[in-house]
Amino acid sequence: MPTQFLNFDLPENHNLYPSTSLALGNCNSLRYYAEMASKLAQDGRFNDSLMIAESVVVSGVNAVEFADLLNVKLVSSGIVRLLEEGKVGSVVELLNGAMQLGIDPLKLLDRGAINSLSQECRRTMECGEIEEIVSFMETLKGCGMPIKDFVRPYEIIRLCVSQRKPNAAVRYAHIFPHADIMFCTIILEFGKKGDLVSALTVFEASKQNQDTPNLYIYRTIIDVCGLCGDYLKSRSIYEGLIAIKNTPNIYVFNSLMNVNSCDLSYTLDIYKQMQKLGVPADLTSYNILLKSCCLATRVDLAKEIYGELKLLELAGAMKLDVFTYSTLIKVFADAKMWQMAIEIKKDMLSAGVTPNIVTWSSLISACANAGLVDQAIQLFEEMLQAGCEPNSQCYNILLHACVEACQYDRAFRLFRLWKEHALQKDNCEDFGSKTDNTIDLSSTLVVSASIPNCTSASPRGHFSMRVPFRPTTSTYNILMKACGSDYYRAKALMEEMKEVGLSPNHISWSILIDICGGSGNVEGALQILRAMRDAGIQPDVVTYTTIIKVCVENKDFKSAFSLFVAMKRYQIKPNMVTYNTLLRARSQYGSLLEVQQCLAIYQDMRKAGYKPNDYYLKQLIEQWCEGVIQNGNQRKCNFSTRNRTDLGPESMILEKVAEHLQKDSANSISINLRGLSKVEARIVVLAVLRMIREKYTAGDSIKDDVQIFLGVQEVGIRAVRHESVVKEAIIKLLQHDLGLEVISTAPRIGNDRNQDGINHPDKYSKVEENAERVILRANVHFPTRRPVVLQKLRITKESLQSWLIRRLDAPAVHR
DNA sequence: ATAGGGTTAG
Repeated sequence: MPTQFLNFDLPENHNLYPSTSLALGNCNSLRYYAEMASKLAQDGRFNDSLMIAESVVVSGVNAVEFADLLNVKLVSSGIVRLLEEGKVGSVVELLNGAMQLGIDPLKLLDRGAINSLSQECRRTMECGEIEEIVSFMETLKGCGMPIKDFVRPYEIIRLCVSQRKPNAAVRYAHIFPHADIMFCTIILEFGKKGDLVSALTVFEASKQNQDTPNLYIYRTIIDVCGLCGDYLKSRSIYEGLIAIKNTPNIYVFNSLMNVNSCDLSYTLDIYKQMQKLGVPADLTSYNILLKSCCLATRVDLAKEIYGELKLLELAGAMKLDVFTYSTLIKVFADAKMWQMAIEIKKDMLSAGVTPNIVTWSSLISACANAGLVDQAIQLFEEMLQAGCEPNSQCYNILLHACVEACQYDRAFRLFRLWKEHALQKDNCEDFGSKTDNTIDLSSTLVVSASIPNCTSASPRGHFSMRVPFRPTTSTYNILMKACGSDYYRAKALMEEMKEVGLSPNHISWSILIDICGGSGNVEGALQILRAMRDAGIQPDVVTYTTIIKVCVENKDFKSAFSLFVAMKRYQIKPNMVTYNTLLRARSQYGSLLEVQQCLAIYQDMRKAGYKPNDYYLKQLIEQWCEGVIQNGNQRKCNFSTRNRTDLGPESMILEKVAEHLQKDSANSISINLRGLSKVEARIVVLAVLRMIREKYTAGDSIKDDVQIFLGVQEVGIRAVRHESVVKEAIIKLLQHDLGLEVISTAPRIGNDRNQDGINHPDKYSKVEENAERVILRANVHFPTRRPVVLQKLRITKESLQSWLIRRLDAPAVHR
C-alpha cells in the first residue's frame, strides 16, 4: 500500500487497506472507494484518485466493475475545472492513467467534460501550438475519442504545413488507422505550399513502418516534385522504387511522365520502361506523351502518336477523349499550324467528342498565334453558339490575339463591350446600391454575339447568352501591351487594375518598364523598377532582361552592365535571352574594358550552361582584334570571310581571348597558343597586342618582351606539322604585317621551312625527327624518357615600343 | 488517384 495514502484527507471510518476488505468481498467497500476516488477527482486531485483506482485493481477487482461505480458527474466536473485552470497536463495524465488501468476514459466523461476538452482543442489550435495539439490528439485518440469532431483533420494539417512542421504532421498521421491516406494529404499540402523539403521528410517517414511501399504515396510525392519544380527529384524517387525491386503501377508511371514532360527523351524512356515491366499504357499515358511532344515542339512525333492512337481506337482498344484532342490542337497551335488544328477539331466532332472550354481556347489560340484575329473571333462565336461558356482565360486569349496582330483598338473595344455588359447587369440587379465608383466586374454579364469590327462572314448572331466576365491580372497585362507606346495609358490601366481589386504582378510592371523605356526614357524605366520593388513585387529575370534591353537600345551600356550585376546580386539567374540581350548590345567594340566586360558575360554564360554559339560575338571580337592592323581594308575583308569558315561552332576562341585579356599586364605578358588553329592563334595574338596598345595609350609602359608559347611536342609528326604551320603564320603576322621583331627561343622539331633561322641548324631537326619515332614506341614503357620540348617565340620589347609609337602617329581605323 | 488552355524579355 503506498504510504502517501496516509496523508490523504479521507472520510472518517475509512479503511486504509482496501485490498484486505475487498478480498472479503465487501461490495460496499468497493462502492466506498469509488466514491472516494470520484471526490478526489472532483477536487482536481487526479493523482490520488488514480492511486486508489490502482490499489483497487491491484487487489484483483475488475477495472470495469470499479469504473461503473465511479461518479461520472464528479470526475467530469474536476476535469472541467482543471481545464479551466489551464492544467491540461493533469487531465492528460488522468486519461492516460485510467487507460493503463484498463478503465475506459470515456466512462469518466459527461457531455460537459467532452465540451471542455473540445474547447481546449480549439484554444490550442488558435494559439497555433502545433506540438501540443498533436500530443493532445494522440491522448484523446488513445482514449477512443472521436477526435475528428473536435478539430477537423484538415485544419491540423494546414497548421503543420503553415508552420513547416513535417514531424508533427507525421505524428498526427499515425493517429489514423489508415495513415497512408493522411500521408498523401500532408505531402500534397506541403507541395502546394512549395515546401518540397518538408514533403520529402513526410515521405521518408511514411516509408518507415511499411513492408511494401505504398504506391499511392509514391505517386503523390512525384506529383509534388512537379509542383515544386524539381522534376529531377522525382526521378530519384522513381529509381528508389525500382531499386527495392518494386514494379510501379500506372499511376506512378503517369505521374512520373507528367512531371518530366518537359523532357521528351526521358518521358519516352519511361514509356519504354513501363512496356518492359509489363505495365500497359492507358489513354492518360498517351495524353501525357502528347503533352511532352507539345512542349518539345515535336509536331512530327505527336502526329505519329495520334496515328497509332487512331489505330488503337479502330481496334476498339482506346477511346480518344477531349484531353487527347485538346492537346493535339495545342501542338498545332504552338506550331502555328492553324489549319491542322481545325482538322483535329473536325476529327474530334466526327468521333463524337464534344469540345470543352479548353479545346475552344486552344483552337482560338491556334488562330491567334497565326495572327488571324477574324478567325479567332469567328471561333469564339462558334463556341458561344455551341453553348460553351467562355471564361477569363478564353477572353484573354482573344484579347491577346488582337494584341499579337497589333489590332490594339479592337482589343480595347472588346474589353469595353464586355465591361459595359457587366455594368448593365450590375445596374439592373441592384440599381443605385453602389455608392463608390469602383466597378464590380465579377458579376455575370450578357454578351451579344455580334462583336464590333467582325469582318468575317460569320452570321450576325441574334442570340445572347449569359457569360461570366472576370478580368484577371492577365487581362489587364494584355491590355497594357495593347497600349503600344502610350505610357500614360498603360499606367492608367495599372491604376484601374488596382481599383477593381486586382494586383499588378511582376509582368504588369515589366510591361510598364518596357513601354516607358521604349520611348527612350531609361531613367524613367529605372524609376519604375524601384517603384516595383517598393510595391513589394520582386523583379524576375524577364523584368531585368527588359530593362537591360531598354538600356542597351539607348546605348546606356554602363547601366545595362550594372543591372546585370544587380540581378545576380539578387540571385536572379540570367537566361539565354538575358545574355544575348547584353552581348548584342554593341555593334562594335571600342575600349578594352568593353571587350573585357563582354567576355566576362560570355564566360559567365558558359558557366551557367548556355551554349555559346554566337557568331555575331565572335565576329565583333575578331573585328576588334583585327583593328590592331591598320593598313589595308583589303586584308581585313579577306580575313573576315576566311575565318568564318575556319572557326567552327566548337571553337573555344572567345574563351581563349578572355583568358588572355584577363591577365595582369603589369607583369610580363605571355601568350599561350597551344592547341589553337592558325586562325585562332592569330586572333589571340592580335587581341593581346590590342590590349597592349590600349594599355600603352592609357599610360602603361612596356616592361618586357612578350612570350609566345606555341606548344609542346608530344603528339607526333602530325602535330609537329600543324604547329609549324601555326608558327609560320604567327611569325608572318608579327614580322610582315606588323613589323615586329620575333625571336625563336627553343630548339625546333620537325621540318621547319621557316626562313627566320636565327639559331637552328637543319641537322638538329633531322635528328629530332628520327628520335621522335623511336621515342614514340619506347614511350609506352618509359614515359619519363620522353623529351618535352617547348616551342617558344618572343617579341622584343624594343620592337613593340617602336610599333606603338608608329601606331600613335597613325591613328587606328577601327575605333 | 493520373492528363489539357491565357499574360512578360531576344
